[in-house]
Amino acid sequence: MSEADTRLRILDAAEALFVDSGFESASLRLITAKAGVNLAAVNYHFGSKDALIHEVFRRRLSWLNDQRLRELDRLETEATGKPLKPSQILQAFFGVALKMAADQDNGGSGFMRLLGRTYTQPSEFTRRFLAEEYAAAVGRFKEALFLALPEVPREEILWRFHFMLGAMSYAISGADALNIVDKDSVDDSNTEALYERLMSFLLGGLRAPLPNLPAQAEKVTGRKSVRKTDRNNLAAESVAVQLT
Amino acid sequence: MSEADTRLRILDAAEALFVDSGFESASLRLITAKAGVNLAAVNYHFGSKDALIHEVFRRRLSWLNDQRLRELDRLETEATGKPLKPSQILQAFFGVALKMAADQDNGGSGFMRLLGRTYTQPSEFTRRFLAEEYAAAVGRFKEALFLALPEVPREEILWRFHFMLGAMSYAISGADALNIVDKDSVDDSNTEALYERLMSFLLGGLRAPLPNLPAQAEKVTGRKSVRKTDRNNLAAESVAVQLT
DNA sequence: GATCGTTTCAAACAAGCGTTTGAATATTTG
DNA sequence: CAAATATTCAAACGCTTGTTTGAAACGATC
Repeated sequence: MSEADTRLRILDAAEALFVDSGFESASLRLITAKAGVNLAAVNYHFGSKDALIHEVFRRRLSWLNDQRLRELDRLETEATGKPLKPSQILQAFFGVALKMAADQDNGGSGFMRLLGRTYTQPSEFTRRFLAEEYAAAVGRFKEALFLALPEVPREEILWRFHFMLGAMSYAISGADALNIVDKDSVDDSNTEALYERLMSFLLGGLRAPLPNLPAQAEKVTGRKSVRKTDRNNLAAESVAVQLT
Repeated sequence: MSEADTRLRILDAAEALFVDSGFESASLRLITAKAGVNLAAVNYHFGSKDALIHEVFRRRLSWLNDQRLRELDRLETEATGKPLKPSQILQAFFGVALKMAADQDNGGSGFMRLLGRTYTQPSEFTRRFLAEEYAAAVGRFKEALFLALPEVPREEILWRFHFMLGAMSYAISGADALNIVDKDSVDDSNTEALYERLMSFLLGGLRAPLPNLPAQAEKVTGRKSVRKTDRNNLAAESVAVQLT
């Protein structure tokens, strides 16, 4: 068995077991048994279990974020200088992710579920390298959203981005978590429909009227402030108008 | 030390450690050390570690869902037969949760973060009793939403409910997961502002125009079907009108 | 104040964990 | 083909895990 072969078998087995048992329950003995390789192979090829976890994420995340940025590039080139529509930006970021989740050959929904759940995990170790791996792509998308929504406070955009990540995470978790809401009357096998459903929801959330924030929550975001009494309604109006 | 005292100290210590280390990293030795009790006390008072985990959730979840249902009762009494506004339903379900997350004395944000992350965890054991603990409350809220949005397909409502749970989960995770989006330019300490932000987002998502589903995704949901060509736009319009 | 059931405690248990070792194979290189 | 390097393998390492044990300390009841 060639080196590349062993590495791949370990990565695939580890990913699959992480998805349906978690990092800690998936022992190296289980992983290597499923991969059909020797127990010591993990430490030989990856150095440690933590390094293996890291690599499981790296190989998929680099591909995912490459695709996202490629799509964003394409859209921005097409737009020839004009700011993108928010729906286009969401499509590039979340659409690509859902496409990956639907693609069995590229890790399938398993990896995306694993990813969504790892965001909120307490381990400093995993959050650290997720942040690193995401930094570049997220930065580009943040800028695109700022440009597309100049009237919306940047902090508000960041929060809504965060909320959208949560909605996507649960969307991809699918039936697993969904059976809390309803076991039977929901069909989570149709990924095309899921994409449309999630996209409508996300756009609705992103374009929602701005919240009535208590005065204390006002924060300098770099742009000129607006008279307080008018601010919310004005902003809400402008958001509703310029989107789609 | 009385029995009640030991039980409480263990529950509090376990909850705190589960929040910032996860179930598996929080060993019984760490938990009992933090609680200042003997290692064997956990198995004496709870029977096993799994039973302790279960009880950590039960005591807070029963309180949380009681509050939710109490609020829903109050609103329905006030409405005297008329269906509630979706915003009221969301306020009862998510508002109460965020209030609990802000209340340091009742477990604080820690427990809610733990709860949100446990939804998507792979362990059959945790998802099982979460579903049981939630079944009653979620059932009532589902019915309320069906009544409030008679024009929206029930399956769509269930999905959006699911998406909203994800957004709330990430909202409560707060800075922990948020630093993936942005470390500094966001203030997650103001829970009042967070409530307003999340509520706007959720309502926007819930009232979003219905998605254009591929024909195959059509599913019998018990209500009379509408002519396909008109369905989406019609429903979207009616949703936008009747909400707030 | 002795007796009884309850609760604490230190110690040990078997099992599983990630990792290391050194010899035995493959595979590549000269 | 031979030497050198890369990879596999079975076995063991030290450590941590959840759980059990039986004696000690406690608190209520008669």
